[in-house]
Amino acid sequence: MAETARRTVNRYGNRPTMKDVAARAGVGLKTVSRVVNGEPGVTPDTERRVQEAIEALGFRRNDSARVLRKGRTASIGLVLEDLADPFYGPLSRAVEEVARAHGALLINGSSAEDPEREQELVLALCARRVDGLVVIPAGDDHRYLEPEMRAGVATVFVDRPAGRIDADVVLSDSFGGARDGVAHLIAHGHRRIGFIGDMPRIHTAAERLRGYRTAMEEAGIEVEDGWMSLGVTDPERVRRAAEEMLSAPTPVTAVFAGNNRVTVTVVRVIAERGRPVALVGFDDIELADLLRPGVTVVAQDAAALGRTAAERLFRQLDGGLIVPERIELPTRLITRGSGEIPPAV
Amino acid sequence: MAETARRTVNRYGNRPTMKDVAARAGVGLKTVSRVVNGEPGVTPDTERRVQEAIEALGFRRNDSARVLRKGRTASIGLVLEDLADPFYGPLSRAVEEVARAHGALLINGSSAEDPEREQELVLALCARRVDGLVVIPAGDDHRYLEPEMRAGVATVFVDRPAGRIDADVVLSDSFGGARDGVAHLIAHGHRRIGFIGDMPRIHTAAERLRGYRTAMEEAGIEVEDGWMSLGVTDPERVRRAAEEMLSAPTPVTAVFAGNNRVTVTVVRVIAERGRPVALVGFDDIELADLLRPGVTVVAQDAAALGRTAAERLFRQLDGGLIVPERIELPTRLITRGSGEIPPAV
DNA sequence: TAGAGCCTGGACAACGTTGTCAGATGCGGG
DNA sequence: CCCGCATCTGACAACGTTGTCCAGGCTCTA
Repeated sequence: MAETARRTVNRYGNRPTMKDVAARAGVGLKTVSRVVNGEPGVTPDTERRVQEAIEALGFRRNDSARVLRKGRTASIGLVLEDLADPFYGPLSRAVEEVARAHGALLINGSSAEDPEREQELVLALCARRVDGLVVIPAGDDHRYLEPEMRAGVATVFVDRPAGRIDADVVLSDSFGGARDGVAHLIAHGHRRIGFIGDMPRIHTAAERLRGYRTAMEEAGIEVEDGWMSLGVTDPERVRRAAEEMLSAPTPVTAVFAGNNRVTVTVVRVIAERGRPVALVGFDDIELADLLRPGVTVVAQDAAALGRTAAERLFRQLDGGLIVPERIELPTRLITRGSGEIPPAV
Repeated sequence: MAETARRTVNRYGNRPTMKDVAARAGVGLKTVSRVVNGEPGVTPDTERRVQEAIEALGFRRNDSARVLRKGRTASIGLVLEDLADPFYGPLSRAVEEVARAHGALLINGSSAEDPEREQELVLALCARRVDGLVVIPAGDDHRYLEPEMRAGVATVFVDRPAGRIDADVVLSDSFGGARDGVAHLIAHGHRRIGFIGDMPRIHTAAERLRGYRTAMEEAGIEVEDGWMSLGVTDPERVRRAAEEMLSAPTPVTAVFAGNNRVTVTVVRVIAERGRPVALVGFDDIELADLLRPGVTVVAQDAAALGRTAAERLFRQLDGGLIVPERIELPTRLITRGSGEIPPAV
């Protein structure tokens, strides 16, 4: 009796297995497998008996075992910086939709912009044998991924390119977008334009800085050191940087903000100071149109980034595509007012 | 020769297994396992040989097989409505952090507010044998989860309670928050107050409506039909609803918005009309403090919801907790201006 | 030096599924 | 009545790992 009880208890609580279903239905193990997977070659009567047994026992196939046998997990991993950042929510959702369309589940992880944590996450995902990876890299050396990619893990980088390996990557045109944004300010008469951005070791930050420099250079403006603030990322430091630029003896008359978080803080600072200062931000932000003035931004399409990357990933998995490619999506300048303010006299 | 080659190729590309490592290091299979898992009982010299073989072959343990053997997957599932919604980003991130602290990975899925899709997702996660589930329910009948929970899948519902089953749930105090918000408007002299919210079949929407009704009743105000708009969710319909309320012969002088998306649209409508209308919204929104007037909101702490739920989940997994509990987190009224506008004469 | 006890290493089964293959069954025709 | 064929079914191995258990070699003590 205790014997019987023990036999039905396994490590997953006491989930029935195909064996249990087979026993109850009075059929062989493989027949249950056939029914569960809708394979042909089962008489309606047998199928009914099996279905009843499944129902009665509450059987649910163990995909872990299935995965082990089949070799494909039907899951992909997404490693991004911070799921709480409004930029990554839509990106993640877009990846998920594509995965869903391919019958795959999405495992999500945040690297918190820490290269070590990125690697740890990626390798954990590889150990799970995800079929593919979409990575928004935090680090700049991804050689640790080479064995995995050789072993068949499809990999696409998004938002920033991979470091020191050759891999697919989907990017926004950070350089072009920043250049356009800064040129927009210049076209409205500004010459002393500040730039506040993230650490230049982050590819997008470096590219946007390059766009800023290029636009300035093209206009024949020499950039002064005090106009640029790099590597500031937390609101408090962004605030200080903005205030310094705006309070200098010859203050900047316009600011280009390198990403959504910077933009938000700069908007705050400007609002507090009362004096109008022109502003163009990289990344669109919600409600930007309702502020007075509306915030002019260089918008990138996060969902499109995610979708494009995921589609590319599944194309890798479906067979083709040996040559890694770099796909660049355009940005869009959205004028709403803040970028069209003329320089203070 | 072909024989040898074939032997090293398995279904995962050609990943080495512990067997391969063992062969190369000239030790037994189990010894490799011991090294990989840091188990005691291996001489330093043997360990070194094994490590070298692992390095040379690029071996990475197959967690699928491990999971099958051990019964725990060290992964939990999170089913929410839409990862792109700024409310769920921080929630998801909070769950992820807790999972990470417990060495677990997070599998994410969006139900798109579709009960069928929710069930499909949940069952897919159960088939993967996730150790636990955090669910923001879309449907109102979760009896399909009973066998899973009996089988030992830890389950916590968030934001809305489970339907027709007894399960842990972590909520914000929607009723109290809405009542406070509406009472705030009443305290500022309003009597004709509109309510725009989601479908009442969604628990939070129903509770917020109840809070609205209660506050009105407590103030002795009889609510007119035209003041309430339920089940509108897409921006276009919210817009129409708001405009109707504000253009009626005896228009409402204040609006209570039932969630973040409604609030945003109502802010737009009010801004376009020029006439000041009082507004209190449920859920905080970014930049709400920078609008003129600032948007007064009833804020809930999405991260706290996620964290609390995840911690509860792992406490379930760690053994204790048989009695399902309902945990309600308080909301916070943040006054910023829009809720303090007096009624138009 | 023999025996006890400890430490290291390896053979083997098991986890729950799927693929292979061969056996059983039923049916029609010669 | 038996043979051949098609259809359905089940036994068995394999996926890559971990848990159990035992063998062999070593040290230490009497």
